[in-house]
Amino acid sequence: MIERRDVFQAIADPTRRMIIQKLSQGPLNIAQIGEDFGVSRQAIAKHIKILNECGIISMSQKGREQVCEARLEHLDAVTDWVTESRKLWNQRFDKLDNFLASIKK
Amino acid sequence: MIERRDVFQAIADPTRRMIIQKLSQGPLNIAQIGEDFGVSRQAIAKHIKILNECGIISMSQKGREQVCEARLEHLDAVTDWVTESRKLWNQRFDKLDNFLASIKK
DNA sequence: TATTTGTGCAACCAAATGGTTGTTGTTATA
DNA sequence: TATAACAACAACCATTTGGTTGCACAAATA
Repeated sequence: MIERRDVFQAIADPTRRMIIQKLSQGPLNIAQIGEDFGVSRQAIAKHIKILNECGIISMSQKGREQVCEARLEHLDAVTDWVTESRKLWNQRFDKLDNFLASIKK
Repeated sequence: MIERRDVFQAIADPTRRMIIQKLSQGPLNIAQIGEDFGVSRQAIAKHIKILNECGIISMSQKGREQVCEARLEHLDAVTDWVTESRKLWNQRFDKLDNFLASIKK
């Protein structure tokens, strides 16, 4: 089991998805992010670290505050993969069509 | 930590993503799926179980074989979530525009 | 019939995951 | 200046995860 720290793993956790949705409405500091969730600030900070490491959010220091901002361009990797898989999946029907056509002859 | 068994968690693992891609080209049995990966048949079977449980693949018995087929419609949940997040993220600029407009007055 | 093939089940394991609490440190604020 | 707010670091913990091996069993095949 190699350490996986990619976008797919980042959005696998429901809490992290909530964080992403919250941040997609505007930048917040760590304390603000965790306000409505029932987990400790430290737990949130860990999630933030993961999201930051794979580029989904960016951090900036503002006095004593650590402001987090969503960078949702990085979710492209996910939609790209899904699109690619779907493409192959659709071609599979073409293959079947070809096969049926070849039988008909 | 509640047990999460959803599509997001299903595609978080790279091996499972490879299985999905392989199956998107056509149905295969468990032994065939694991052929090129460097993991045991049992490991593959566990991944298959997870993928089946969240509907990404479907199973059918064919003699002694267990045939797996991709059902990529179920990846909609993923693209939907990404689309929804991106939508909010884009509206954030509108908010800023409104704010700047209100200052101008 | 004997053997190979495809699979299921169970036990086990190391590492990762998601979480906690406690301590320390720095920056605002009363 | 004393105190409150924001956050980093470390240690610890239970559970999950991804993987293994060994054994059993039914269905094809030589």
